[in-house]
Amino acid sequence: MLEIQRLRSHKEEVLDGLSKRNINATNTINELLEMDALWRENKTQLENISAELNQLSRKIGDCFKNNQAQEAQQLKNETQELKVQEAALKTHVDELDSKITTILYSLPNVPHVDVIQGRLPEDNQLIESQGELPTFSFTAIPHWDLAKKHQLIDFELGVKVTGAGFPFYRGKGAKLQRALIAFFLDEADKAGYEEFIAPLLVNEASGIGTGQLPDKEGQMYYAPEDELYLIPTAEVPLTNIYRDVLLPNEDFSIKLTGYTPCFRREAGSYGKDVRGLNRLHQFDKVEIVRIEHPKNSEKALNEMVSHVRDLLIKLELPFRILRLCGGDMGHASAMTFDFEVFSAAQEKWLEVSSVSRFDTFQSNRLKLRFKDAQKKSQLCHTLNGSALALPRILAAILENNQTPDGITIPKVLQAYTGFDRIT
RNA sequence: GGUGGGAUGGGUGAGUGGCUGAAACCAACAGUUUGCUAAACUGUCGUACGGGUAACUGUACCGCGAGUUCGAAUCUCGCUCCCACCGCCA
Repeated sequence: MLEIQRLRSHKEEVLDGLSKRNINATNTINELLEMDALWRENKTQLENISAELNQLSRKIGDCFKNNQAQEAQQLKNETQELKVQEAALKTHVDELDSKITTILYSLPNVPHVDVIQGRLPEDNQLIESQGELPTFSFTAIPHWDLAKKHQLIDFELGVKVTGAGFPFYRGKGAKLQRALIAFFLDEADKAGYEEFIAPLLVNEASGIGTGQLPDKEGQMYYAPEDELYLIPTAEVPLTNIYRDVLLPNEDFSIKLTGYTPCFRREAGSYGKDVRGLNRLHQFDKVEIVRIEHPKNSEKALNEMVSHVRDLLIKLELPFRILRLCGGDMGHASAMTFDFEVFSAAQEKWLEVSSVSRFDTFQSNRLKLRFKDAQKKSQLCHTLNGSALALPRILAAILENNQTPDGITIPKVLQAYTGFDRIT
């Protein structure tokens, strides 16, 4: 959620920024600022009346102590009219307040100055390309067929037990999955991230804190009996650790990581995009989350990008890094880098990580602040990224490392899997 | 699932209708002094929003929401959460 103070003082800048998302928010923001002015005016009036009532009440108390019942009764009568006014104003102020909040929720984050305007995935900026695209002397087999051939993943069994998008991993497939998780967590640990094992169900307040609610509840699985949501990413429980937190000084840099399954309803997806491991309702991911002083968030973002980059290099996967254009960024993001690995049999790039800075957009909702040197509270910056999401990494490893007589396990994983080939 | 107890500022905890935005103690911070991994003393010490260049000031907040009252941390109702014990159990 954008800060209303920012809209008051830097309206043009915000409008410019939003135009990179191809949004013309001029009317919305003008309307918002009008409401805000009205809100403040009414709020001041309301507070004046409250102050007057408080004074009268004190006087009435004094009268009773001095046995001046007559005077007290007179003053009581005076309060009647004021109380009616107070109630009416309060209703009005509350209404304005909730209208303002609704509009604020609907506005996306302002893209960072370095983000370019754009509409389509093709408008994203290519930052870096790494690794050679594999070539084969035979026809490369897509991962869903490899998985079946080597009994690594059983999609049909998942359909039987749960439904589409909930595969079983089995045998070496399961071990490979576990190896990837352990590898990612170990790397995050080495980079100074504290590991958490988080709840997989969260309450409504947490969903609101990170922005999944109120808009995107359709994307989350929900357990109505207990009013709990299955997490779509570890970002939700990890970031919400710091909901309603006021850090005591400026000297902080919080780095969290966690492995969790992620649950996404993915309503509306279909076709070849969802084939095999490309899009699942349940998948595994290691997430990294950072909470930083505003002056450090740029540095933190770079560190996260280079962390993810190193993971892909160690896994020997060809990848590219894109800086998303305004139109392709998520609602809450100020800047996002997408990582895509090349999947040799499908011959396409698969998104495996998204690393974003949110600046104060999330912390404003979360009420996550710190005390600065002047003892004033300021909003922290939050960032997060996948490091990494497993299914498409697995797909790329299977497809890229296939040989006529089996699949080679990347060296860095062999200590984790205990085998170097799948035959 | 059953029974009982509880929710107050960073912590412990006082407070049953006005003098309480909240005692006291601890912690923290600043200073004074004496000095050797410290003590004593003094002072400061909740958050949010509005107004003001500022000093400051107004309002709201004692789990959440509603009610009674001129006035609520305190009374009434609803809800949530926590703790203890019993039952069940990975």
